[in-house]
Amino acid sequence: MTPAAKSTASRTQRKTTAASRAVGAGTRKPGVRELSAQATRDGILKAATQVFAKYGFDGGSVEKISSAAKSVDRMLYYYFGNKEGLFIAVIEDMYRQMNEAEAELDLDTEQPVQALRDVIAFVLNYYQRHPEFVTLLNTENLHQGRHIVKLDQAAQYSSPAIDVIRRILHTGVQQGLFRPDVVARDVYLLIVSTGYFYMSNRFTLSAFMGEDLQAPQALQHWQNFVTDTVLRTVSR
Amino acid sequence: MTPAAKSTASRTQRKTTAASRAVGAGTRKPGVRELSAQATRDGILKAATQVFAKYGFDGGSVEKISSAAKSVDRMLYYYFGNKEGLFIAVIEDMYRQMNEAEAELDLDTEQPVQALRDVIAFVLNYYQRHPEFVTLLNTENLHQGRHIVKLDQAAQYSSPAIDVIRRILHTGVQQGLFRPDVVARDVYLLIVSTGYFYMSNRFTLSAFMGEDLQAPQALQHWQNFVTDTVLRTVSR
Amino acid sequence: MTPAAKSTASRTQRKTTAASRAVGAGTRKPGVRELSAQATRDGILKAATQVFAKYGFDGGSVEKISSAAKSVDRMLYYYFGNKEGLFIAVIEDMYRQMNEAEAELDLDTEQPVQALRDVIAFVLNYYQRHPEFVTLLNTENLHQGRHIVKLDQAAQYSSPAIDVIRRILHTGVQQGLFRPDVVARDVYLLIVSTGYFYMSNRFTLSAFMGEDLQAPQALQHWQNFVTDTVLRTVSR
Amino acid sequence: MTPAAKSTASRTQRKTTAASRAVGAGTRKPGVRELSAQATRDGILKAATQVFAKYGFDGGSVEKISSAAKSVDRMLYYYFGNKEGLFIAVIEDMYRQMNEAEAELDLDTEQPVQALRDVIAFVLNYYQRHPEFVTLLNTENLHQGRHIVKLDQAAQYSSPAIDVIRRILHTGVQQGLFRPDVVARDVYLLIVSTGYFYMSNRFTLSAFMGEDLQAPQALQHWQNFVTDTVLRTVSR
DNA sequence: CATGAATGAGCTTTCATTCAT
DNA sequence: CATGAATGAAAGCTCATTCAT
Repeated sequence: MTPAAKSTASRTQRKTTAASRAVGAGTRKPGVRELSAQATRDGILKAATQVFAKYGFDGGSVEKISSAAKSVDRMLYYYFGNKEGLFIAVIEDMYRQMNEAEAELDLDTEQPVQALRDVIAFVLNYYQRHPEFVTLLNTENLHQGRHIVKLDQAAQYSSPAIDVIRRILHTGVQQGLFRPDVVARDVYLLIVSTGYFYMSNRFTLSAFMGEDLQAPQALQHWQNFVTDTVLRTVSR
Repeated sequence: MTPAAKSTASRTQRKTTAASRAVGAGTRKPGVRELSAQATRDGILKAATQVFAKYGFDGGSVEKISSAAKSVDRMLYYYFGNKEGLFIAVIEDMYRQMNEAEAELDLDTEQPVQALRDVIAFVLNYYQRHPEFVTLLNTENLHQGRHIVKLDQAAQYSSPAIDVIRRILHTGVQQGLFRPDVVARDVYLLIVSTGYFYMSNRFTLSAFMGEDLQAPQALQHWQNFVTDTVLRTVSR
Repeated sequence: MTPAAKSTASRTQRKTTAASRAVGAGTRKPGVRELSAQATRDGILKAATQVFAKYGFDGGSVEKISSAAKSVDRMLYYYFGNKEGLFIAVIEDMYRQMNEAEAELDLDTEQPVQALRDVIAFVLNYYQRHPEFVTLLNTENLHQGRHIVKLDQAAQYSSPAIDVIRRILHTGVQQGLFRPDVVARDVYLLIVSTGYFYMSNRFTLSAFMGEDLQAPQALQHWQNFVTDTVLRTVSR
Repeated sequence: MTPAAKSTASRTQRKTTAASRAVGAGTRKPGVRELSAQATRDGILKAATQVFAKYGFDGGSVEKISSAAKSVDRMLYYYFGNKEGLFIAVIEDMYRQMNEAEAELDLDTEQPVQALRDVIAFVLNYYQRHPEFVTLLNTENLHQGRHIVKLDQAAQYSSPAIDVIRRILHTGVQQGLFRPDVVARDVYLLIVSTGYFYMSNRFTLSAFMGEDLQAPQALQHWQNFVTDTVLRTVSR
């Protein structure tokens, strides 16, 4: 018997989430065995994140992952049921991490212009610092979001940034700075688009533009342009 | 001798492009066998485009392609050398097709505002109608642009749209409509970002936003917003 | 120390039988833990019987058995040493059950014809009601009786039916009803053959005969024919 | 592309039978390549028959088969699609062989008693000389006839023996030797039961009876008893 | 020009079993 | 007494590719 629900079952009806499994047995003090077990699981998850990000789902072989985790293939199945279950855990973990990072954003919504600048800087920088986020999402979209829908509480991973932007826009309108007819979701998508695409397509763009779009000044230039554009589109 | 050079070298330094090979023996009148051979080659290329777009490079097996083309594995090697050569041919063909489509864009640069609207509409619609373009580019970027650099005249596939936008902006500035300090490349990237991301990430976005972003009115709303944003950012 | 001897030797020369182990510590009153332990063991044995009967020895995986028993793999090794030890216990249990059933047969050997009818009915019905008996025996014969010879007192499981038939035939001869030159063992094999084969090969027979041999009237017809045949062969 | 229809397709809709594939391209003279290919296929089929008969379907691994055939795993899939397809081909071949053997039976139906003796001798001897037939059928019945129903023309493999027996009984009735109310199918099942069971269960029977049932005189004794029994049950 | 046959390495997954507390 | 963690080997199968005519 394994921590992962039986593989067939795990695909159809997942009773325990990867997250809940990781948490352990509540308040009870964990023994050394459980701690090392947790380390094993975490190591596989971390290795899988890197391997899937680098090679995609199909290209990221189980062997690549287990050896990167300094473990063996068998343990992957012990903890995650199968390759797909591992990928789902990776996606879930990826969203959790980004949500945590967003939660740490300390914004002063009373200063809507500056707050918007901060949000843009955060999003663009997050993608730059987390290229694996971009490739994992591309992989998931290649598979038509097949794994995301299996997340237990998919909705909980919906970006809170959109709510933040909504509040910023609201304050800006009240202060007479912003137009009242701008939808927060559009602004969110605009910001995310520019940050995501710039990172996602950096290789093909570089090949055709003959510039290094990842050079610090190029990145700064792009961020300035995006900030300017966003502010123009929300301002009166 | 086969159409595809057989040496190992053919994989690293490709002397003849897939395109040039496809053209055949110049002015000589082709016989019926060559015509059917051309049809076989085209069928494989078309099938490969669909299969690679749907499954990525690793997920798109040779067998999937040859059976989709109603051909056999062996023919793929006969015409394209190996799987990578076929993928390169697909990428090349994909760029060629988009360039052809762009070339058909009939713009009146004397009307810069309308011309810009037309460019935006073209780009957004092109991605919507060619989802395979998006997934193939994502796949190529996952592989860090490894195949694109093997295209013989990569630069020739650089989007002409950027030049078009440059002319539009220039005219707009002369007419006193646009700001003089906007870089065409930034505007191009802005437009492409919004069109590409919206299509590329449609599955994960839908999962978390609970909306159908591909519904006609949603698409129109997005296009309006993007158009508005672009015009605001270039206008005085 | 575990109930199943842990040494490697336990697999080759088994000193204690599964049955003796199950009995426990003789007359001592068992505690609640031992009762539940007994329940666990019985549950595994029952599950194993079903799984081995359905999938054979090789097809019946440890995991299938433990999950069918709502237990875990480890318990199987705890109580039965290994998979082979469990299979041996299943075979032993199967024979014990059939012997118990035979023992309940209440025959009037003074009425040899009727007694023979009863024996035939019993055998044919037993196989019909215990298809697992048939598939387990087939599995054991596939393995060339490898496990049966490890039963401690294999001979004790020899069918008592053959002795019963011997007595019936003897009485019948004395009453002038039966031929004196019929061997009980032959009659026994004849009855068993017809009952066993009809059940064992029901799937392939049905596929080729286009009849449902398991329909009640078909079963009755077969029993009548067998009874008639046996009586004709033993009668003067 | 392979001779075996694509594996998925082969399981659902089998267009070409294993037999038809083996026949080759009709009247055209086969080249040396095709001859050796046929040899490869036949070798695998023969090895598979032995391995499946000895170890069952689950116990008969692909590696055991390919090495017994002095081939490699891959060729098994090339010719038979998958393990199940190979097993089906084995079953089909097994039936074909038995039907061929039955066809060679030269009976004089004008001598119904002797003809019946000959049929019994044939059936009992066939099982004795072909123990693989017995274990393969047991394996197929363990799997509930799952493979047999996939045979293209399953009905064609229905034993012709039953028709032979029908004719014999008919002649016997006309000659006033046999009872008119005996069903050929019952006689067929009776004969087959006794031959099959005696072979199939030889290991468990020997273990409990303490006799060698496979000794020549034991076999002859059994054949005599069966013959006597059958004749008694059909005679007036 | 075209194609059936063949191949070795790799894939994901499951196997029965033991370790360590 | 009981169990979660771990494991090496082997399973069935698919991979991209080359051979040989």
